[in-house]
Amino acid sequence: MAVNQKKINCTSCKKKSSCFNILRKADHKFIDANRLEIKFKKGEIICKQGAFASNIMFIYSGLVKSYLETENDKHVVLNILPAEKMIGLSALFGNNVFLHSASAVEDCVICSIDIKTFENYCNSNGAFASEVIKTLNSFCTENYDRYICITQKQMDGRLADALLYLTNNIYKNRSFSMTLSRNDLAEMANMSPESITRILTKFKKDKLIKITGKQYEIKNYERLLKISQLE
Amino acid sequence: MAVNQKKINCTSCKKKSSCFNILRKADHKFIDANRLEIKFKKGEIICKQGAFASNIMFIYSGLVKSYLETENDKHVVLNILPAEKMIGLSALFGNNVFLHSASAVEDCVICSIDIKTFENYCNSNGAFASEVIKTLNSFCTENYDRYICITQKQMDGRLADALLYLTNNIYKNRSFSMTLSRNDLAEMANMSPESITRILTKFKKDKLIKITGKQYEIKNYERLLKISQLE
DNA sequence: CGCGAGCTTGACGTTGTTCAACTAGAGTGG
DNA sequence: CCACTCTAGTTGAACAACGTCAAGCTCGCG
Repeated sequence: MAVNQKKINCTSCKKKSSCFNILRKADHKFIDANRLEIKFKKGEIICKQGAFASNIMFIYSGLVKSYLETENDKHVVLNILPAEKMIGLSALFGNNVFLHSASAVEDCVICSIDIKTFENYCNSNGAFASEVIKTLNSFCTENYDRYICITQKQMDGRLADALLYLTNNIYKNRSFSMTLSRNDLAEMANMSPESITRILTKFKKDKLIKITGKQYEIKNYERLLKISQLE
Repeated sequence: MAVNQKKINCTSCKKKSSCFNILRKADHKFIDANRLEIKFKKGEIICKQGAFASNIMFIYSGLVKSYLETENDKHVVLNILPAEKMIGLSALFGNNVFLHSASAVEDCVICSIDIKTFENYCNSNGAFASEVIKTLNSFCTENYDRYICITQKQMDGRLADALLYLTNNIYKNRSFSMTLSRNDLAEMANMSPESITRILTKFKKDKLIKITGKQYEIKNYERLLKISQLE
């Protein structure tokens, strides 16, 4: 699973998270030295809720599902994370335990940074820490949106929401190749996989979307948006 | 509503939030000068979702309901906050807009600190900012718990959860005078007020709790805990 | 003493889950 | 290259969970 040989370089990397942009060249070199580059195959677990959080991770490429594990072994998706997002910030300055799990939805390359190095930068560099706060709060905004979605909307609206989220934030195209399974979608919209099928079928009938195998196309964005707002 | 005359003093205040403990006396004096002390009566709105967030607030005394407002004018309770908790940290370094509303469940005294002063401290003092990160992440843990509660448990479990939360974290006693209405409880457990009544009645019949007017008593903590875990 | 907000209760309809049977497609070994 | 298996997806029927509505009640307050 792990690939020791690094192919990326912090100093020249264009995908840096906002907090890293404010660091100096010397810091980038230091981080580069305290960094691991790991490949994960589709389905593999990247971090495990409850495990000791020894590092903070940055998605260099690929798609990640961040989720909570429940008593009855179900998954509650917190977020689908594309490249350039960070994983594990919520473990900072706690008891250094991951609050959630994350797994690779597509093959991924992950940069893993020692959590103590990260915490040291926060402690010694207020501007760096402020960027971390900013990032945490942007997660918070997304969480609140999902909160409202799940508590207030019913199935049609929740699935419409999920499809729009994927279109706008993940695949960034109204036509895309779906890499999430029915089950992933179900965990995302908080319903059973059977219900996902039923509603997708209805959406197809109503010409809102077109599905050919894994290929999805949003045919009527506006109505989908209305459904997500009203139901 | 506002009381200009300050009765509290930052330097001697024993209720400081963890991030303030690491500041020096000079900083406490500075904050004391950039601080307002405001009284809110039960029911009054302390901060309004979407409004310009010009300050961060600290609950000196009283009980606060932090909640999201939805399109259809319903409230989703994020948290019930007791004294010594902060309100509005999620507005830091964003577009300085409150991500949620908060209202007084009981009469409150609130210390209000200029958000720019607060952000300046974060930027210039990594240790201060790190404490803020720690606080944000402890909110995150609570949010995740509520997330699981609301998505996975059904009504009995959700109400049991709410009652245990109030017992352990708010009133800190198995016997307490309930200051939340049926409606508040309903928003907290994400169900209708009618359902709250029905389940409370069932809990009373089953001798799990005793209710005399506003006075609540947890009679069978262990079983309530089991219900919160299993259902 | 009467009014009104908050609470209680029952009947009913809707939403969404569960279970079971079935289908399609991808991967595997002979 | 074909049969076999295994997983993911689909579909329908039955049922449980929960909200809504309407009517009645209670208690604090003017």
